[in-house]
Amino acid sequence: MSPGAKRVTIREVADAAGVSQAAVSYALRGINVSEETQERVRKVAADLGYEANPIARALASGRTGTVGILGPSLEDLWQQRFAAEAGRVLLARDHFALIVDPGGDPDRQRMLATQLRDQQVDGLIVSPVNPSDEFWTEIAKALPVVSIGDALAGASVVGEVLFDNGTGVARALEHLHGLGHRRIAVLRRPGSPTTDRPAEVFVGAEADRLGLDVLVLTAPYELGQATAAAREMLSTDRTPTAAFCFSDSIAYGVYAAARELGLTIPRDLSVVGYDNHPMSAVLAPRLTTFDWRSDWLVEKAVDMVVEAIGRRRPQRRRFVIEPDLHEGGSTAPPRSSE
Amino acid sequence: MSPGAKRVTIREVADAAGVSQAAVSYALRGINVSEETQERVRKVAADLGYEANPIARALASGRTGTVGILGPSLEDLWQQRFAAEAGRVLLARDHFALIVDPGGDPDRQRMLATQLRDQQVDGLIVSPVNPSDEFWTEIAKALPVVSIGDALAGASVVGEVLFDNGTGVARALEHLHGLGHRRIAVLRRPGSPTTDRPAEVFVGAEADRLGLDVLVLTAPYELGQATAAAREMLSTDRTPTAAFCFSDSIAYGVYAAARELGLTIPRDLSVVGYDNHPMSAVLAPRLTTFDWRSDWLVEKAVDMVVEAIGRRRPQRRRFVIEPDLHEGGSTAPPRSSE
DNA sequence: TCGTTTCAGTGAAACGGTTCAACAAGGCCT
DNA sequence: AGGCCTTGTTGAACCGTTTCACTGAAACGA
Repeated sequence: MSPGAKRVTIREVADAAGVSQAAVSYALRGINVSEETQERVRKVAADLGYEANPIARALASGRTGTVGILGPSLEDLWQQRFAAEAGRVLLARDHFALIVDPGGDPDRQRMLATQLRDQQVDGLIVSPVNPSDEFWTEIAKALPVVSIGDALAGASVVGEVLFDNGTGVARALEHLHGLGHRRIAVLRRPGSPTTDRPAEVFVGAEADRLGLDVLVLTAPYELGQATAAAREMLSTDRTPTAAFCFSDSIAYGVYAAARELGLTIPRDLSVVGYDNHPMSAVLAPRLTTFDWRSDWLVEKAVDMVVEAIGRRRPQRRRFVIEPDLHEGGSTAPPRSSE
Repeated sequence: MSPGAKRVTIREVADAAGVSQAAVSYALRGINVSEETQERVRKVAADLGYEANPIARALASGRTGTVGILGPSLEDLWQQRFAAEAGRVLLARDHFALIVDPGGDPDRQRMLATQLRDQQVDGLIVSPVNPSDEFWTEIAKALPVVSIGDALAGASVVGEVLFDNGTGVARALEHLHGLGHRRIAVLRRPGSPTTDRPAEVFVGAEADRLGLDVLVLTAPYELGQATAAAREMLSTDRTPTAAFCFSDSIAYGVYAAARELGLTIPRDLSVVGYDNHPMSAVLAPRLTTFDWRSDWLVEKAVDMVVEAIGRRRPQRRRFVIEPDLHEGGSTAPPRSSE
């Protein structure tokens, strides 16, 4: 702060109003003092242009009015949107959002979580890459944590918003199976062993049940790289007739790769996404994808964390969101069975 | 903070190491103390698991290690991306990003700027809706401000990254004119009178020069609403043959509206964007748009603000970015002249 | 040898709030 | 009338750092 006019402090207000600084502190928060004192102090404070210093307040009270937002990677469009939306809702609840980006690296995500805790954020909204880790339990000891996406198995978080991935996977594969697809690629995000659960377990079980030939691949977060991964998938000799993507962003990469290779969606390749990002309605054909009620979800997550802030024994809450298949035009029977 | 193990303070480290707390403070920052003391203190601090409290540090030093990011609206995909990228770069420079969203409201943007200043952010990166306002000069007095997009005419900001909108508009309209388009819609963002400069002045001048019939419209930030605006534009009796959008996000709305109305791009409608967002390469046809070197831009902006933090008399810098037309397949001669 | 610089390290004063313990003045009850 | 609770207000401790002013000792030059 180079120039910066000196700010008015609470002490100056107290002097000007002829009361103690404690009285000013109370008066401005409307507690412990009489109506008339409150009014007088408010007037003086306004005249002097007093604004409480949030830093000093944070040091004294232990509250910063800030909530951390921590996903796996902001390269993903859905996560970008989630973070932006969470910031908006938090603002409406008188909090600031501290949005940080591990860029897809699980270790970095942990490092950032620690740093946020040390930064004294009041709460944390996180989509953990490594959910069942006791690391998160440790973090949750220091501040209210709301987790999005996967269960924090052992962690004592204050709130959870879970996607019913089992049902999601089943619906997606059933849908494709019903259209006649037998050889299907499943594109998931890079992550740690625990994130693989939906991909490995659910997909495996479902594939067995339906008698599908499933190929599980990993697509990086960055769109260009995801496109490259999709390109590779489509360049083998026995290419799948359909791709199920664990994120709309991945599906966009598939669209780009398909176009490059001269494949038409859905004639040559069916695609299913997972987020219902607004862009999915812009693509031609519209992407068939799962809606998880993002707006509602964000609001729930923010409400849970804000409500828990300050409570010494907040009640735990958990929401499970059921997938809602939005059929676009990106799926059709495979060519061979036409 | 409900449970939260008590954190180790600098005093405890001082006692354990047998030095004063001042010595610890200096030692950990590697100044004013001997090598051996530094080492001893570091060891003790590590053993005790000491982590400096950022809040206390901020109060004492006046630095928070935080930079505010403030655009017009995070509904816009380019701005979402900008904010995410800025957060990433800041992290690499040991700073946190405080990303806030005015949701397209100019007044709200001002309010948030004030709030960020009061929150003691060390610096601010802003795309002002109302650039020439003296309000920003006032803000810039208190902390280093880097502005993106339009000149902050009278404001004494520490850094500027300017888009050469005059050239951008000229290129876009020349390109469309060259293809044979005469009736062109220009879609800009909602904003205040000052933001209208590129739209009104540049577009007006260029239209006169080229003899174009130009229709300037406003498209909201939210994709659905932008789509509605585009739909309306395409539903009049004398619809334009081309649309020049002041943001790729708007262009996406145009794509969606065109598809709904059964219009094919570029046969029935040519579209030009303005950001070269990654999604523009996914669309079919690829969007013809202007590249402004986002990554480089973000890095420059962050570097300028970080460098200015702490300097009492930082040197002012300014970059002007020239538009780089990326031709996709979204422009072609109008139907009538085929 | 003496006075003057350096160097390491210290104690205490900020920074600007919140909150606790104490107290005075009324009002109420018995 | 005396004791007790309630209400309004205050002084001071506290939050955990940074930083300023200062000291004692060692190093140095003349």
